[in-house]
Amino acid sequence: MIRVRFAPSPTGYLHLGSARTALFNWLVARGESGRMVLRVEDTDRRRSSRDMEDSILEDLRWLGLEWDEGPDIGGEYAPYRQSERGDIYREHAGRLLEEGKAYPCYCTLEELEERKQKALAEGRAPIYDGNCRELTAQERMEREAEGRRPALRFRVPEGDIEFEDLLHGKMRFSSSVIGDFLITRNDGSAGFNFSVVVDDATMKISHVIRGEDHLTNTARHVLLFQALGYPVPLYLHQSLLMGSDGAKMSKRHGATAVRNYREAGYLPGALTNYLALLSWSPPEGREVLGLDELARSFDIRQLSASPAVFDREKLDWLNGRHIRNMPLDTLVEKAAPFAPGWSGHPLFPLMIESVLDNIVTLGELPFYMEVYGEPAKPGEKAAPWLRGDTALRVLGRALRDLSSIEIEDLEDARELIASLKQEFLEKGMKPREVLMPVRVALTGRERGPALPYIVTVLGGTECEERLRRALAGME
RNA sequence: GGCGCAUUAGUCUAGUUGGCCUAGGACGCCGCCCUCUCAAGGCGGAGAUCGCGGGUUCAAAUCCCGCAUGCGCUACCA
Repeated sequence: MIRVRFAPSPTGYLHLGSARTALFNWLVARGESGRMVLRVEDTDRRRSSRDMEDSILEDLRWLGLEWDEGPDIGGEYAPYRQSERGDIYREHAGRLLEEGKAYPCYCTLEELEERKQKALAEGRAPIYDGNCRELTAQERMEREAEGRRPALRFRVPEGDIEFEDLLHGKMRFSSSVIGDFLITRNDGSAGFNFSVVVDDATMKISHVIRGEDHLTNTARHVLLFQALGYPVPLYLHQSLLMGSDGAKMSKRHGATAVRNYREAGYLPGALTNYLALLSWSPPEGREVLGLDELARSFDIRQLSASPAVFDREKLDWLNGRHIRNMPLDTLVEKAAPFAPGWSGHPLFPLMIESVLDNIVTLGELPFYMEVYGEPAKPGEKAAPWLRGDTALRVLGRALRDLSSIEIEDLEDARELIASLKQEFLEKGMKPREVLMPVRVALTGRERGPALPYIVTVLGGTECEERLRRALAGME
């Protein structure tokens, strides 16, 4: 049984890079009928908050990445919040301490920092120097008497650490480059490296899929699994998400949170589609894929190991494709919150349909909806269409046509426009010469949705009114 | 400094066992078509001496060695 996990820290909004990790885990669980565990890594009490946890869960759900076990729904291996697993960590730490695989360290932060700087200055590796490694019981008591509270360090055994990475192959690290790392802080709480291993072990995680920034940490983790007597899971370290400058994507690259894209009107399916396309390419070459299609053809072993640069323009293209692939009524539903002033309009669905090919994100909706509001005062480019004999005749004719028929739906409007065009075309006029004056007279702009949409949404009466006004302005 | 990972066009990638690669696809860019406009869509084009230097081989993007560059880790952050 494949068990994967996504383990975010609730210290900020869900990051795009984390979302990609969550996606890969989800895809593996989905594709192999495995289970996905959501674990909240909130051991850093100062930086973690329940609000952030909520927002991360919400964004994950929005993306469509559901989990089978987690802090909100529980599960066989609960609790799923590290802050609630203190007893489990203490028990495991106690075991290592008893077996001599860990030892108390009384060094203060300042002492540690000082010796680290010294090591650096002397060209030595800035790893823990083993100061408290061989303290006698007597020495320990002395330090306790000074009021020092010990942290716990793992006694790193000599030799090489080997493990298999599903993407990078065989990995080997010499333990000499790893200092005795901390497993428990001096306040008794578990450190990252320790809590991760204890959780992955006790939650029976089979595949650890995470970012490459953890690759060197994994050596520590393997050591811990072995010391604790647990089977080592399979690992896959995916490449990092980069900003356009090639550095790991971070705040200074602008919008990096899933939330930013959600609020800008990107579709969750487009975002997951794009994230999957970074470091993976579909076998059939079809790139526009929904989440379920992704799950079907995705193969974690085909991931690319090189870092991927986030490209907003391709995301935009995909978002447009997803918008246009979506059934209109679904799109209308999703669009409503982005165009609050318009969504109540009885012809709102028609309005959406009319700008379907223009919008890249739902957030652009208000901008494109403007044509349906008050007519603009024709600008420099638009105004000339309202001058001259041709325009006068076209608009006059359009007004007459309009008053003689009732515009009830898009079809009526199409016929109206078609016959108007037909009539003047026969007199040797160019299509734009006949329709641009109408467009400008109705909206004041030279750009916008196809004329029949404008006529339908505005309605016959309003159109007549606007044509009259334009005509009046020409005399 | 040490250790690790990566390296195909501006970007994402295909290329798994060396010859079907005169390096394929996608975004972006340019052009044409369609079209009342903007788009969308269709068609076409430019863009990569496969990071560099050696080797192995009849033959290398693909194998070997070295170098360079980028990124990551080296916290009582995760």
